[in-house]
Amino acid sequence: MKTFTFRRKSPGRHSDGAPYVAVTIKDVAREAKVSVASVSRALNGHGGVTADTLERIREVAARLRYVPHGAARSLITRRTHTVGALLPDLYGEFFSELIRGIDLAARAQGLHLLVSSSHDDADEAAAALRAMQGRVDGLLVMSPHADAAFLRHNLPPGLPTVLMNTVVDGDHYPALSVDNHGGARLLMTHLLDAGHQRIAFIQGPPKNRDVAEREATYRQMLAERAPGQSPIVLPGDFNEESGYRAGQQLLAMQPRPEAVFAANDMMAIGCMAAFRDAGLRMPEDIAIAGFDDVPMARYVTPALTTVRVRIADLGRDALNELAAHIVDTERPAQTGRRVDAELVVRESSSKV
Amino acid sequence: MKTFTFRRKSPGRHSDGAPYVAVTIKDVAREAKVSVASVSRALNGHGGVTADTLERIREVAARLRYVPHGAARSLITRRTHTVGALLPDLYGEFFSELIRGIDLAARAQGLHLLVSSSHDDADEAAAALRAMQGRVDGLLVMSPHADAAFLRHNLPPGLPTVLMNTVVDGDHYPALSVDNHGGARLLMTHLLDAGHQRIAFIQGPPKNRDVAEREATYRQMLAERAPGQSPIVLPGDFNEESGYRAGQQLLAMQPRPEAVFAANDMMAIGCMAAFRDAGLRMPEDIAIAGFDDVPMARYVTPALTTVRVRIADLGRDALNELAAHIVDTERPAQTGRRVDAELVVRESSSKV
DNA sequence: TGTTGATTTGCAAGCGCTTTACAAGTCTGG
DNA sequence: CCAGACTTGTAAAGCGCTTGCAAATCAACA
Repeated sequence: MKTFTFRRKSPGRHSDGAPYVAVTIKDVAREAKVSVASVSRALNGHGGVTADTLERIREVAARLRYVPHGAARSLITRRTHTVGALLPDLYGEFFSELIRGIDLAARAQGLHLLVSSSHDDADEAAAALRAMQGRVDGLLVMSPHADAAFLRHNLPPGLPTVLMNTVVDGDHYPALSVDNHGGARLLMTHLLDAGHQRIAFIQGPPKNRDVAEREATYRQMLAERAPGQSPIVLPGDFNEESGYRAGQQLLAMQPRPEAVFAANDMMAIGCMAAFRDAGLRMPEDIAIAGFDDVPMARYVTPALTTVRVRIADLGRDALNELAAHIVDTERPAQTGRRVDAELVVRESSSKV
Repeated sequence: MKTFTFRRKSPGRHSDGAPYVAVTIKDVAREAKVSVASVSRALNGHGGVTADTLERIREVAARLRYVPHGAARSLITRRTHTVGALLPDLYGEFFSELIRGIDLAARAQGLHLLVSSSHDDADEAAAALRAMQGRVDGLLVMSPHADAAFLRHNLPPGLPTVLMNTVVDGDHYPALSVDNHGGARLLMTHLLDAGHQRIAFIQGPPKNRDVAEREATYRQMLAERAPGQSPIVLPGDFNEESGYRAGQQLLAMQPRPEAVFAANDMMAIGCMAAFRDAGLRMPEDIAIAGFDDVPMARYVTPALTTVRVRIADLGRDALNELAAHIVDTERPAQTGRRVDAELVVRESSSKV
């Protein structure tokens, strides 16, 4: 039988003796004059090697700059030490903070991070999910396409998965979400306590769960604390233009609302522009508040009251939960965990 | 000889017949009554299989939801179809836009993206780099720690690498950077054309290459077009507080500068706050401009003149360059490529 | 129908690694 | 001094996949 040596380059060497091509465990074994098994045992700390041998192997490995071949290793250990993150097509601060939280936690856990974002439709997301098969030990999923059916069809069974801001009925995946109810409650309490009754709400994209939760709490709080007041709800899409349009509509209302709760900061900022253009003073003529606490919120004039969500914490907690599921496959799925939201009062709503 | 079956779970099945555990190429082969070789050839489109067999294999693979095991595949093909991105500890829009550009281009090229950011020091970055060995086909590096020595010591030789905003003397890696010179030239031309002569510059962090390039162009343009005017340069660190402090210093100067060029938008915004606090009108009393065009720039009052850098383009171009190097290892390294910067004139500098 | 040439298919090696089984050596106690 | 109990090292299997080569199948021509 002819030896099968396709594609192996000739092993040149650097001036310091380190080879150009990847060194394998065999090279280390040969150089240290032991078997490959001993090298494996020594480097993985399984014991069964003399302190002396261990030292020699370590030395050789370091000199040769040996790094175990990840693919070969995960082929046999069935561990990739990598987690995948399926994220929506996200812009701005939210995205970077999320990745940041995930990445930091991943490094702490000794895990790599394979990201895939920007999926236009469910098919693309499904393809991305499939492509991750066998490359990851677990999955972090945040996706508007991720409903129960989608997950059941595309998630490899048995692959630990944690959902972020993606609540799925029926199936029980562990999930972490922003505490929209709590945040909205804080904000509404603040506005109501300030004496406002006619409070309007600007929605985000339809079918967005975060928006739905914020709106639900808005309606509920209004019903509780301003019983005579019927809800004033305007459409929006999370962009500042839609906030501007909503602002114009609000200006035309008789009587004009006393306060506005926009489902996110960008729309609040757009709305503020509409009010400013109309010559209204905030908060004297009308109070306004958003949700997210984007960095910009504190720089607009007047600075925007909002609800701060610690996105990095969401990512971090989700990754840690995932890591726990990878270690303990039997770990029960906690589906209702929430990441705290906190009220940040600034000039746009405070009468002081 | 005893069969070696450690760790193989019993193959349960879903209600629809899809198995719980990962299905392998062998399972497909058995089910389609062909050899594994034929399955491989069929699924990889190497030809050499009848249309009939191909169809049957495809059908079985789909039914079994077969996905090739990535690790096994890259073990033999020596391709991971993954690129690594080594990024600095980045906040905000810059980071998300960069990832966005990289991610979109990567998907278009059929590549996965392994990210590692948030490195506090060079050792951490080096560890991250080492950990990526054998997991990636190429590397995208943007790191303040990445100087020539760092790269030579930590980069696996022969691994295609593209630097972003990281210029390394001596060694010749392909590199892409923001066109700081061009952007600063546009901005300075705009300010000088408006008749300003006493133009101040607010620096960013020391040793930051982008800042150094912007400052160099500032000095050069000033020398060319306002020969009598000596440069007015103030320290800064990219945060708005340092911009505020710089603004206070500028206010104390006699004569007061007519215009300010801040090395980034956040400092410009801080500086504007100082001017506003002092009752100065912009641009009537003093003109101000930044660099980056963060989203906030258009929302501050007055809206900020700045230089827009298409960060997503930087990421996209870098990834495409990397992909080209992966395909053609001999491709010559282009070290000087720049991503266009464009001037965005808003109220903070336009006298209209 | 026999033979040739062109396809199609199967066999088996081996990518680099971990781990089990086993052999060889080292040390105790009777 | 040797049987039995450890210790340390070696050999080899096999993870799932691709691919060179050989065998088998087929079509076609003489």
